[in-house]
Amino acid sequence: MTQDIVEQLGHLALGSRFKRIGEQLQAQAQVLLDAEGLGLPASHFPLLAALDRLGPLSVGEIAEAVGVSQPGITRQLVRLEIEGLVKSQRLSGDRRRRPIMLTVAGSLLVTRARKSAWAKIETAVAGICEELDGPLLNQLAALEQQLKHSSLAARVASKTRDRRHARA
Amino acid sequence: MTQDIVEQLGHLALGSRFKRIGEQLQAQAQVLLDAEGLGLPASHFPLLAALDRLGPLSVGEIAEAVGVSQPGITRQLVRLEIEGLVKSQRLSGDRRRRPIMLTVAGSLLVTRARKSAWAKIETAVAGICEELDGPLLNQLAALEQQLKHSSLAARVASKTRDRRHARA
DNA sequence: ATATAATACATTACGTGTTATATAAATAGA
DNA sequence: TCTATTTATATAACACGTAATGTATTATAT
Repeated sequence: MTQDIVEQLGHLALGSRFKRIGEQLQAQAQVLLDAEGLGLPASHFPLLAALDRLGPLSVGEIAEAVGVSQPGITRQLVRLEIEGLVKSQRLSGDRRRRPIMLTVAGSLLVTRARKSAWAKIETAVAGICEELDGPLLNQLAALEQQLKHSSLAARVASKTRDRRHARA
Repeated sequence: MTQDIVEQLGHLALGSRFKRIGEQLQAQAQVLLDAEGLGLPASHFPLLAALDRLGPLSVGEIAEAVGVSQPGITRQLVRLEIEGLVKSQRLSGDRRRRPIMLTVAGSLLVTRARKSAWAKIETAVAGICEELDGPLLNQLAALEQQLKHSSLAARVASKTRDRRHARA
């Protein structure tokens, strides 16, 4: 097996490595979201969570809250509006601003997600992180290894089995 | 200031957060690479480092070593070949494989990068990580804060000043 | 009042990742 | 040997981030 250069490069390629880990995590979270029938990319949920927690926000405020560029948010909003999960009215004082709010469907989706997939993802990821301790690079190595060894979905599944056994 | 939802979501949005941190790190590393006149995106350097360390590799081997999909590597190779940093010959036994190797220019670039920008990036990032300890999320929070507070470039600059002072 | 600057958002163009699939070469089985 | 499968790479289509720029709208200064 060829070696993992990005890992070997250590601090030098830390950016590549973070992106790589992030993509893995998101991809595995996506599996859980899809399984729950939440028909959205994982990347869009922070936006929904922001509106859910903070109430109506302008485009720029969302961008700041989510830590994504404003064009990125605008694009996410196009999709979320098409799916009827958010709406906007441009009628307040400053007509440049476009306040966004969750629709009823959007609120319901957030509630549903929170009870189902979000809880599972949260638990699975927390489970991975639980054991991590010490220097960052070691933690990342352990994290990657765990992700490779058993996916978030697998963790959720085995967790479910555990619970069944416990109940039995 | 609107709050940072991704941070607040904790383990739930860890994927988004890793990607975000990775992008920041890469963007800041890019500044240092550009300053050094290395005319390449930061993301391409792991590929060059792989060839430098491991010698000629096929496309698939590079993909494995770098941890990026094979189509991603093929695209990077197109650019690197155009810039004359790598070359390939398809003449060995198995004519499906396309062994890639550094050109002389490529080797020189790696050497130059290693002595200049890479060393700086390595030092700057290691400097950030030095202080990190404890649970992962705390470390990430500290990491993000540090990145926000002073960029890699700024760290390099102040390091250089330190050295000047030390010499004086 | 009116020209100028700043702000909020949309659009464009681009980089880079992914999956799915096409193609060519090697290998295996009949 | 001829067909089927596997393997290595290329290509296509798409997701999603960015920076740069356009376009209204609002604020400021003369």
